[in-house]
Amino acid sequence: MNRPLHERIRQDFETRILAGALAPGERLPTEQALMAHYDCARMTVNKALSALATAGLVDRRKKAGTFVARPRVHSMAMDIPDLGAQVAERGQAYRFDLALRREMHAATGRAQAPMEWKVDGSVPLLELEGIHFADGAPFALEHRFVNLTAVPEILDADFTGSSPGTWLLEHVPWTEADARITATGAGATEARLLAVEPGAPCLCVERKTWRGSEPITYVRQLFVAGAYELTAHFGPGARRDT
Amino acid sequence: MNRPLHERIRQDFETRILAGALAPGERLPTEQALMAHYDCARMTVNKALSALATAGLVDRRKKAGTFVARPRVHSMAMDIPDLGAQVAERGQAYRFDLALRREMHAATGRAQAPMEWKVDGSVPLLELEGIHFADGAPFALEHRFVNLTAVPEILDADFTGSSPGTWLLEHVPWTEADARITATGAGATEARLLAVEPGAPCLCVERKTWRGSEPITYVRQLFVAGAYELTAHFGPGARRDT
DNA sequence: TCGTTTTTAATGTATAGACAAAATAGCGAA
DNA sequence: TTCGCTATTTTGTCTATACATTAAAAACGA
Repeated sequence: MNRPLHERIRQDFETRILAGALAPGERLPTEQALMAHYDCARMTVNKALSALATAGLVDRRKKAGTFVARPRVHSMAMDIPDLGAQVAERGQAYRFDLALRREMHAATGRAQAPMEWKVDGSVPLLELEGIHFADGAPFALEHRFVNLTAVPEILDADFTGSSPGTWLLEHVPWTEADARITATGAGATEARLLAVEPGAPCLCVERKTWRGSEPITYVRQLFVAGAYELTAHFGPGARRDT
Repeated sequence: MNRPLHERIRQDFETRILAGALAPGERLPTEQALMAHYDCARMTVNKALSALATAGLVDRRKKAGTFVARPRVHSMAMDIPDLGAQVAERGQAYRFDLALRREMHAATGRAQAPMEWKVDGSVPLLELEGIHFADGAPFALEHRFVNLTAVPEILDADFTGSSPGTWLLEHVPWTEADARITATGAGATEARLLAVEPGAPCLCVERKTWRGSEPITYVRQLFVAGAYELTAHFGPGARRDT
């Protein structure tokens, strides 16, 4: 009972909501009623209910009151860990082989189309292509474009062995990102590089990132089926506080 | 300037942190300093900084102060929307065909193994299998187990036309979930049901959900490559509040 | 010098009150 | 009836203050 009071109030209702004792749409007591019930100040009750509101468990409307929120959007936190670190964690040897490194402009080549990236044609880009190896066996293909206006220092980086993703993760924080996950069959060239049959199923992850409104990088990663999986988790572990 | 003050303070620092003006590990001013700077009460500053703390942007330690948090895990919010709603949104006709409906126990059949689900063998389960159609063409296969102890009402539900996922989303809020996303080739039976070649690449989404510590459901969805994609987004748009 | 105790600076929690804002409810007039 | 105004309820924000808690830093003693 030595936990903070606002925390106790919050948890009281969280428990009841999650257990279904309070149905979605149901109204919960007013702050006045609760401050009488818990014998505390309104600010304390307010803090508890506000926390529930920002957590999305309840909706609060002036004059109307506080209501249990409808089941929220089905969204989960997905981890996209650093490939090198993940391979190393499994006790395998990691290597990245750079296959292509080219400075270019967005207007040049076929960069604009596959990216669907809103960069001006005059923006200087660094195009990188390479293969990720685990214990000597290729397991992923990576094709990346980096905005040199935003990240000029990447020209001095060395990618023989470590991947551009690792470098970017450590040097350029992003504030916004879009990802697209699909399954696809390996093309002829891709199959050869990954040492699989053409048409073999692959997991394709495409990701665009921005810092503010400035595009940073676009990457398309192709994983051999079975060699990689994405995991996502949603739950209390993802939003513990205090 | 008519936005609440605590919100303005919060955003001031959020902006500077995300822009990199405040480096990870860097200490930000004390509440005393900030209440002088913004000419307001300490509670107001406290509210702003506490919000940043629960959002994971800063760490707060007593006596030591408030510090910019180290770059957090590379995790993004992934939307796993309701299939029916999503198909309908694209202007296509949605249909779900139930192919199998069986009450069973966890110990029976091959339920335990594929689920890797920690349910006691005596737990009554409802096994469901069906196909999702868009404009008459099959695009996903679904195999699901539902814990009847947790959700007995599902026995009265009717799944001719609408999917179990939709029903569950509306009737049983979950509090915890794990997901696994892989690419795989279609098996013989699966290929026949989905009207594709055996071995054709498919996106496989497996998901387990709990309410509290009680298992609710396990589902494995197999999507024809190209017919479906998962998208994820991370950015300011994903966590707007107030 | 090293380990222990005390101080102190910072956040954490809570109070009581005030005013603002918004949305519902009710009432009155066209 | 319907439109529009007003009153009221409920949450939103903010203040000023108090005391608790914690951990770093300083003081102290062997």
